[in-house]
Amino acid sequence: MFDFKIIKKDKNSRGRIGKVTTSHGSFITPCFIPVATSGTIRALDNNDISELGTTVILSNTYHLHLRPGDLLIKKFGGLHKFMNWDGPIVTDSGGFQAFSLGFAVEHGVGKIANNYLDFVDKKHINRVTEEKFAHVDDKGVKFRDPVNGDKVELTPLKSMQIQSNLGSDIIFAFDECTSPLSDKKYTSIALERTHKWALECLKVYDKKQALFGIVQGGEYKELRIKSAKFIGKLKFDGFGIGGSLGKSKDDMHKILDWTIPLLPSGKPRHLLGIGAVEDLFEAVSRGIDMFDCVAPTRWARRGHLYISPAAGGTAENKFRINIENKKFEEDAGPIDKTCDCYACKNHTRAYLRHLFRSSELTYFRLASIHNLKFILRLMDKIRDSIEDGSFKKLKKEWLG
RNA sequence: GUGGCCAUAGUUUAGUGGUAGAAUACAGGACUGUGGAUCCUGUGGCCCGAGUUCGAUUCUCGGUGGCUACC
Repeated sequence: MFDFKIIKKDKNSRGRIGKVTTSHGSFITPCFIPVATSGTIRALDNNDISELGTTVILSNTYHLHLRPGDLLIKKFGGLHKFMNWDGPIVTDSGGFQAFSLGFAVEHGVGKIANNYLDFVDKKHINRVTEEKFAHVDDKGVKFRDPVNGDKVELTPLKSMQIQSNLGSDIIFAFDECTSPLSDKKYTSIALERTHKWALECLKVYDKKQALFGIVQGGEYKELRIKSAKFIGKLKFDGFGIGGSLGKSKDDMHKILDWTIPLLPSGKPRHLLGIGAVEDLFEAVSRGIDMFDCVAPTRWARRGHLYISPAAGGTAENKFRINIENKKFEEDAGPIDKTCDCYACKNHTRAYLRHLFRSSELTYFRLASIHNLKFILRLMDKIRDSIEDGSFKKLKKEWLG
């Protein structure tokens, strides 16, 4: 089963509060969905996850298909039982890996080209790579397992089958994610392919699951509008906005402004792979209901820990500190004095810096707990502020 | 005690008769549908003394320190 109800709309923006209900429970939107690629939020166990107040998680079709195999997971009664998580699960389709393991690896670029450009131009754009990790054609994507070199092929049908075997509550259509460096011509070809695949997915998906379509089109207005109109009129349960989000945050905001008004207002919208603090505010105000992002957990592992404005966080320093910095060597305070997470209640910045520099496993858990709690608490605040009409004020407090 | 080998960045090491690269460590930075991966920038060095030479980190001798072999 699947249901989405809008509970309240913000007066000053397209932001809204909603409730998503699945057969494994419900969650309130806008919400942040922690990424549990291989059936676990890295470094955390289910106990940690529950204590953080996580309501829904996202796992990955491509990775689980490779290891341990979706058929094995099916034998265990699906991913919920395999990992012993009883709440809602979203799975990505594997389409993104055509980009993240293909073009992105070859050219060293991310979803938003941004600061990469100088670096890309000089070092990577002309680099000849003999080993392609992913190759796309009209049928699907051929991958090379980066670990053991095995060839793997994903198609719309296969992605739907794998996600059915996993038994997730919300699944995504198989799509092709293009690069910020792709030109309009190629992005257009990829777009047609994504649209064709969307129709195939709708035909063959497991109707016990909720299927979300994905809007593509890169940074090109004409293509984004075309895609939003096409995907938006299909019988999907919700919609993802994916792909290259341009060369700057401004580009990303424009893309949201072009596409969201063209999607059915009564269905949830998921902004794929985005989750920096300022992005959450900007996207919610433009009508996004769901986010998933590796940023909180990956950045935690890299030493970047979130701090609020009260602790010195700003858009300029990305609301974070780098715990590796020498200036925290003797810092006896918590990561963020306003945070009530386990790490902040029990440990100092100096201790966490020590654990990080010593590559201690405990660091990864404490840091991941902090960053996830921080983001989940921020989403709580955002929802509360829409509820009581103070979202605009909250956004100004944080972004200035 | 005697012989042999060696001495270059905090550490492990390339290399050169015209004052030197790397790895790692250190100081920072990047990272948005997960590799604890990766990438970028910066700081930092020729054991001491004498000799040969226009010029020595390099060649010679001595000192000091280390490794090793033999009695």
